[in-house]
Amino acid sequence: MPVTLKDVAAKAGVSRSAVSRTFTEGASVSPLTRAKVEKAADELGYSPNALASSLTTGRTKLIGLVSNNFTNPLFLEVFDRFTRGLQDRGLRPLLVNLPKDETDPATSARMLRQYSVDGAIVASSTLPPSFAEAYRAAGIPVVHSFGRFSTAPQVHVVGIDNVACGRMAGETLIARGYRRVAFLGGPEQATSTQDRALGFLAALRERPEIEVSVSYASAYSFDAGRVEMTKLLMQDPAQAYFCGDDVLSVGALSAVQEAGLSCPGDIGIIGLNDMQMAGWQNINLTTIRQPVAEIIGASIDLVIDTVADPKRHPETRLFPCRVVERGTLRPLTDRRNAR
Amino acid sequence: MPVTLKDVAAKAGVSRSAVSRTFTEGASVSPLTRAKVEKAADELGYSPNALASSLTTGRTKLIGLVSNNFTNPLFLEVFDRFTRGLQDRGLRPLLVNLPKDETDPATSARMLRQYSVDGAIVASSTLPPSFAEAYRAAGIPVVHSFGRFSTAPQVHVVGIDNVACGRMAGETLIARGYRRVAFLGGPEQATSTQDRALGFLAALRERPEIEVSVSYASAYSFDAGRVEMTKLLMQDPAQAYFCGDDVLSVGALSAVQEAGLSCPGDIGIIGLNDMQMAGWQNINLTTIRQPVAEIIGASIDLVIDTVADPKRHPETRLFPCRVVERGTLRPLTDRRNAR
DNA sequence: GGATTCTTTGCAACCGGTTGCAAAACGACG
DNA sequence: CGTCGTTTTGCAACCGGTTGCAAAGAATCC
Repeated sequence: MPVTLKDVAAKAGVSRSAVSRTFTEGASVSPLTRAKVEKAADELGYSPNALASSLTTGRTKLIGLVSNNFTNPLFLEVFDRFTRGLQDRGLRPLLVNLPKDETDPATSARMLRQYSVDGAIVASSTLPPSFAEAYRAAGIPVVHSFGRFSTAPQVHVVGIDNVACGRMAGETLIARGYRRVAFLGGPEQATSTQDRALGFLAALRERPEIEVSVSYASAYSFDAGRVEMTKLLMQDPAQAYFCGDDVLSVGALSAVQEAGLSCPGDIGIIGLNDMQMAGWQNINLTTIRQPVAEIIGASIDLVIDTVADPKRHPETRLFPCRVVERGTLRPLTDRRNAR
Repeated sequence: MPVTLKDVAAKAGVSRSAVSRTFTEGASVSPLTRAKVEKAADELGYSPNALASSLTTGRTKLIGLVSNNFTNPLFLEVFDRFTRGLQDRGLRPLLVNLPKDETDPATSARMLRQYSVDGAIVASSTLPPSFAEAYRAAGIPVVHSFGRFSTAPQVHVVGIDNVACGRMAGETLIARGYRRVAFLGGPEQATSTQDRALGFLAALRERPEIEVSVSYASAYSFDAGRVEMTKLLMQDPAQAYFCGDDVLSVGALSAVQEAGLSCPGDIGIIGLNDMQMAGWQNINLTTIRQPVAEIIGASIDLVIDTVADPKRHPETRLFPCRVVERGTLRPLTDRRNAR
């Protein structure tokens, strides 16, 4: 049923090599042979088997796209851009959905090797650097997107500076005159949470008169944010919260509204990510925007370069974030509560 | 660098066939040879090249997952479940992100053939049946998930009965005593929109005293819903709207709130899908739930069966939907406006 | 027209596996 | 111990391509 090189060669009356060469860029074929081959191929509906050719060329044009963030709305955009970006460059994404509890890279690395992916992209803000490093050790060119910055990187990392983002959030709250602020983080063991907390606290350390507290939600999810904020509201809530990410923020926002309080009137909230829904006017979340498109573009470029030169020195590319002003933080000009 | 069958054979002191057989289910190998091979393989860190073996076995365990709905929040859940489900059954999803304007199946079909996928799943509520049919004609076992029901199916379809859903929406609005209702559809050419409109109007036809109108948003998106509803509000809005899907609904909801109106007080809204965000308490959208998990489970089962028996007669599996009662429709017991 | 160079072509080996087949090894039995 | 049936094993061909090499053919030059 499937038509092969041999069939085309027979029909065109040429050797198999001739057919192969017609379909490989820059090979030497005379216009005449090429025409004969193309005609035969057309009539037979032939297209070369990419997998078979990968055997000899050593390239499958398959890129493993590995993530454990399949429930975070931001990742809808992430997957859209990754798949589109890879396709545009002639590559195919082989998706790996990592179970939340699977922190051992061995199984997925073996799988990627079995399918001879040319390279892999680990798209996760929660996996530790060691994960991608294991891929590299297994001989897979890899880029960790949305990963953690490291001063001695073993692996390519593309993302944002979470510490700087935390600091930015802190400064934003300070600038708006909040006197009692808090960090509502994601899971404590997530690297992104740790870094964001670090930066946030660092910013606040410069203003000792401002009261600051920290708590953690059990996951980067709406429910976790809502539960945690509900708990906080029953105690002695801060005036403004920097939430670990946008879904968490919306959960917290919902809890505030359910408690009959208003946002930003009673409590301010700033998130991080700028997922699609943050811009919905009936959510209208003030947040810090991650430049997703740039991160993904750079990740793809980097993985391609690394496939070409596997010994390439590990590189870290961090993109700047910026505050997206919406409606869950008291405006900057409002100085009523400023000291 | 990569370790092959031959290396293991050499190290274990056996033939290449022996190694191959050790790694193929149900082949005849003595316990002794198996032990020797496994030891050697372990020490070398060998794992068989799935692509090379696919050449002779004719199976890649690759399943093409094709979609053009990468921006619909429901599909975050869809991709999560598909990838997980395929992986659990030992299959690998090869993702194809179809540009919105690419309605010609030829390019993607060729691509899937080049990678010798065992089968494909077209996950889209907007593509016409002809799309998946073209895959089948190209010799690719295919299932159309979230596709359109047809009385003479050329291809496997798994999804919901959109006409029935439209009717269900109509009946729900009638039961709550709305006297002027409307359908706010997605793009008019999307099969799902057409069917939902059909069912909705059919339900209303039985109640000629109820006024009904129809309009279409330019896309299944928040903005499109918001824009369209804003327009409607400036004219002479209905009492309740059945929106083409949930994102559209939230857009419409937002427009209602921005106009200073309340929902369900002034205007009722019912959506379709029950995406994650519909359940967020600060959205709290009444909607019709699509049983996504069942649809995806059935799709995977069906594609596997079809790979095993390509001549299998095309089958349609539709799953029932149900109304999820939340806060954007006047409650059932409220009969103030009933006739 | 012949020598020289460049291009095009087919042969055959190879990529990393699988598998039909026949020979070898094994075990059971009389 | 010889015979027979059953595993187990290796050989070699094959899956669908690519590619180095040498021979054939075309083009160029004198």
